[in-house]
Amino acid sequence: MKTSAHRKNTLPSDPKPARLSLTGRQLELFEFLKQHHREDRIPPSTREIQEHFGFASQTAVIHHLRALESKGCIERLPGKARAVRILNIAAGENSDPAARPSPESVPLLGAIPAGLAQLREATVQKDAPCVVVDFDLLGIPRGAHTFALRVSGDSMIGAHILDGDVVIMEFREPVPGDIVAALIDGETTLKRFVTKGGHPYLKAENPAYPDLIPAQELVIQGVMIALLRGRGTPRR
Amino acid sequence: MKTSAHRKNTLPSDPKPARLSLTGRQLELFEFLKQHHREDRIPPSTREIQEHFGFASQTAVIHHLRALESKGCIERLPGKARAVRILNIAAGENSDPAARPSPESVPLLGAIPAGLAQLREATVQKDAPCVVVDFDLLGIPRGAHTFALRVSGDSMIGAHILDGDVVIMEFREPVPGDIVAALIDGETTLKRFVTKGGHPYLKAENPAYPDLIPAQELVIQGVMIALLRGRGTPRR
DNA sequence: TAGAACAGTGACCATATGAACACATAATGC
DNA sequence: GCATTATGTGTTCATATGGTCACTGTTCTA
Repeated sequence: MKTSAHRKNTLPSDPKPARLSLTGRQLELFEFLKQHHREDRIPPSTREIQEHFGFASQTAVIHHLRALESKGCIERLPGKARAVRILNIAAGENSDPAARPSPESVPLLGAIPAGLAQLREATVQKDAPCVVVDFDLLGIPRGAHTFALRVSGDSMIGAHILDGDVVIMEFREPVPGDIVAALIDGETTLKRFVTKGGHPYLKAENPAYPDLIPAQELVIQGVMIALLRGRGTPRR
Repeated sequence: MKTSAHRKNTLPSDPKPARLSLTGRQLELFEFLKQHHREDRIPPSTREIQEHFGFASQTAVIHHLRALESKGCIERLPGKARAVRILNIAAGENSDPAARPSPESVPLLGAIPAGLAQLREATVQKDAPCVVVDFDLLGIPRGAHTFALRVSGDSMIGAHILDGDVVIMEFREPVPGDIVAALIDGETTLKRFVTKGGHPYLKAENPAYPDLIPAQELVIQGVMIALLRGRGTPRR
């Protein structure tokens, strides 16, 4: 079967979609699926989803389902009827899309202590749970590639980042002053990225913790762009 | 179409089956269906059920499904794929809290400086712009009545609440230690609620600002339960 | 012992359903 | 302004799937 240049997002193992977070339409579709699940209903077929959203074409649904699958929100069984299974239950519960300013879904990769825990971009997995974040409210650019981390420890309290907070990170290179997730000795740590004499190092924002001057090249996994704080630290 | 004497259980409105309790085979099938449901799997098709039980014929499954339906254990949609829905689910069978819906939309009422800006519960309007917040992630109870405020000023920096942050408030009475939005002299201010000698007052968490001891009864508009921090302060 | 109920088999058919492919327009970001 | 991504439409097709019908064997009960 000839593969045209337009052929995209057909399988999860395909190249990653251009953006990791869900678009508005994808989120609507995902919420529709979750509502079915919540109400213990049979998973909808592609034509039932088409009817719900008023699409003239059933293929639009296939396109969106593939996108959701490639972003790790759902799991599908190819060629099987109604074979959509929700993987991420955390995101997008509000049934009224009109009430929402542009929310986006970002994958939550688990909590990391400021100073501990394994993290690699490669570990962004299909079944990672997501949190919903209002990109417009927090000034996050729509195309940003983001992930979430939960802070453990108080090494960054001087930067008003508390134990239990969730930080939203963007995959990009830092500029001095940024709060970054960095990989040191096989572990991820959250610190402020600073330079001295042209050499970068990681500054704790708590006098009780030492600065980290890497022996090897510093690997920056992401730059903090937002923070969420609630009460308690519910685990997913 | 000739209806044989053997014809039974074809529709729920047919005469009731000879026995109301499930036979052994029916019970096995019902447990199979329930296990799929418990494990959040896609409902099985008649042929998948056939394969599981090793039937040579797919019609055996149809027969059993009709029996289960006539005995009130399941609900089916005629002619639809995988359209089996469990009716008898013991309370709490799906005990995974992650299956609960999570983000809610809360009205954003505009930014208030810590110490300035007008706010009344009566002004909470249906068309007020909203932000989307992941309630589960932030540990916010589902029934909470909430609103959002944007902080302006640094009077609460000692509590790690920064200028430009968005705080999520809940309409309820405070306990000492809570961060509250209070109405003083016709204006709303964000402060910590403390008491001394049984008398409440509002404590700034920045030595540069005075504590506020109300001359009249203190009006508490809400208690802070979460915080969102992004970069910049985009306005809606 | 005979009839009813239960539990299947096998052949066949209609349609629900997922998916490929070509194409078009709008939105986004550099 | 252009390339890329997003979001579709429309046509077509293969197969997954539910269901009918005729039939058979076993078990249970009056």
